[in-house]
Amino acid sequence: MSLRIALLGLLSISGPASGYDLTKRFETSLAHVWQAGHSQIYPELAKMAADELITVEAEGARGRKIYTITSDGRSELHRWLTEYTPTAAPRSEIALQTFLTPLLDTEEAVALVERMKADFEARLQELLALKHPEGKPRYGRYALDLGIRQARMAVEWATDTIADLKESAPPNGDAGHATRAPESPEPS
Amino acid sequence: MSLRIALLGLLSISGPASGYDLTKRFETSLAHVWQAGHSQIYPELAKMAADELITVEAEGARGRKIYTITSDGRSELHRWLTEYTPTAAPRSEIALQTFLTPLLDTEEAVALVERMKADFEARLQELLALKHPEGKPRYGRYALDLGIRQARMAVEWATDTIADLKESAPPNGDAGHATRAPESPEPS
DNA sequence: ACTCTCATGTAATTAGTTACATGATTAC
DNA sequence: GTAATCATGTAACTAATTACATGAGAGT
Repeated sequence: MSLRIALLGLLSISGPASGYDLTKRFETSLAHVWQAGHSQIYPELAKMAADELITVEAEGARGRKIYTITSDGRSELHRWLTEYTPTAAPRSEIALQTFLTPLLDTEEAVALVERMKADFEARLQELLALKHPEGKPRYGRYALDLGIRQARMAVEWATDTIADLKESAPPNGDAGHATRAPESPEPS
Repeated sequence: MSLRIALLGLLSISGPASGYDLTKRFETSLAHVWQAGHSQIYPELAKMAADELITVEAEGARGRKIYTITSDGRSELHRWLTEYTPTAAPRSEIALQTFLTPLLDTEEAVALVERMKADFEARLQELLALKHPEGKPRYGRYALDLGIRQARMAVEWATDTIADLKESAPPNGDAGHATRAPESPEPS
């Protein structure tokens, strides 16, 4: 369903386009929001045309089909935006690694979270670079803002988690600052 | 692959269990990290047993099979945690709605983001309730911490976005505080 | 006897990924 | 002419959802 909505959204925002154009837009503007390759997009466009959410308005060079959103498509899109509440299906590999972190010993756990932190930082820089490329507000700026905040939050989480991991199992037996009881790990 | 890892993780953390037990644990401890129903879990366990990542150690009442993780299973799990870097496949319906928000007029957009905000707040309360149920640290506490920070960040984002939406298209033509130029929307 | 929860599975469908296949146009 | 990019598709496979199906044991 959501692929359909993403395609309708792109056609609504930037006008008629071919499957190829839409594939490119998934790689650029939509890249941080929804992913889809051409092998998924072409068949979906055909189904959407069969359902009359879009039509082939023109055929360009070498069989290039230019799709245009129909009023049925627009109302489907509008209905999804105003009536549908996403259920945020929790399926995140990062969260899963995070969940399972206590299975590793401290050094490994620290290495894992440090790797994550580096990824979050890279992502943050990438998103910051997208901000106002020509100094004007763009479609997707709220999504971009959300992504930036998310990345920043994740970096902070990683920093704090690394500190916590190091603190709860210090590398040497130095008892000079034992003012805080180490949290005991919970065995199975 | 990740379902497999989640199952290995549960078996590693809390010891031998049946498909039914594991399904229950997906509903409780893992609920905010990875989702799977019994119809996905049973066949996967059979495949994992065929691959010798787990074994049937005991059979309980009414055909209940108790699975135990093998050393192959443990090393597979360990390898995934230490070597595999998740690629955070961006596929979020909430981010998609966010991205498409500018297609709505201001009132509708505000209503949408307010609905999101309510959901984020509910989620935050739900997660906060899971914190230290018996006052002691638990498996999954880093994941829980990440989830809580995420929910809090999302609430803040929603608050700021609602304000921004209202500001860039005020409900009445009051020019008394026009010290700030409204951001011009970018047409298709 | 009946109902509820426990407990395990399969079937059908939809969504998504990876690999295969083909041909047109443009730039060198 | 040849290589790169444009452009569109199909096939095979894996992952996930929804629905169907069945039976055992426990409590009333």
